[in-house]
Amino acid sequence: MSPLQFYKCLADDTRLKSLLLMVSVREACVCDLMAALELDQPKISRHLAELRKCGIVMDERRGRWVYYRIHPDMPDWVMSVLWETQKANADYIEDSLRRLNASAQQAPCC
Amino acid sequence: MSPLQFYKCLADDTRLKSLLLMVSVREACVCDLMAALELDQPKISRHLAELRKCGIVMDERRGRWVYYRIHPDMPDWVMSVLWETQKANADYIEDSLRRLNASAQQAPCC
DNA sequence: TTTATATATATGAAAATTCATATATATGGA
DNA sequence: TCCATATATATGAATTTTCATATATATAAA
Repeated sequence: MSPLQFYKCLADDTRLKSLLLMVSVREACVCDLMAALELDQPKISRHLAELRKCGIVMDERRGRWVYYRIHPDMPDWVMSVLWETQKANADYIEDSLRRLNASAQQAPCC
Repeated sequence: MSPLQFYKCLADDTRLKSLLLMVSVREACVCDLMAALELDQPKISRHLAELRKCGIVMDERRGRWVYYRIHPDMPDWVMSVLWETQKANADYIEDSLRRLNASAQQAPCC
């Protein structure tokens, strides 16, 4: 994971918020992220695919839903950067996080 | 300093290397950065101007040279991210840093 | 001490490139 | 077949690069 590739991934609102949300809640499925970020499905999916190709996130299908989380193999400095960013910028994802939690509560998923 | 704006600044090879070099050596003038990164003058100048507009760096003219450094008013999380990145990715700027030091040693400047 | 020239840096404008979005379509599991 | 997700393609928008030129300081000759 080169620092340049990593920061290119963070340099987009959708990807950055998705990552910080995953840092906050550990994992999220595509439909919850759609609700959280109020974006259409292909847009979310495309950005998650990019993060996946870079190795920053991993996905796991459970039934018809696909869950994404920060890839556990990320080096310490990457985890540290994500964590620091999330801690210091709670307001940046505040609204999204609220919607994410609301969406995730609804059984069975979306 | 919004996290998105910050990471957009880091998402370019020239800007990221320039910033990590400043973290490493505290300050550098434009001509030393040209030598370090082996890039032409307008290119360096443009990217430094962008960093300056965002408030990440400050400049100081001394005679005919203009020195750039990380702006001291940056919040802790920004400093922390820059520092962690530089510590964990020494190889990414290794060659540039060598050329920067070589250039900076030449009196009076370039 | 003016005038000319050199050096360092900045910026305007056009071209080139990269990136994001929208729309349509495909896939894979229940 | 329906639902959730993924991907392909075209298009528009933003970013980067390049070239030319401008500005600001320094130096040195007249």
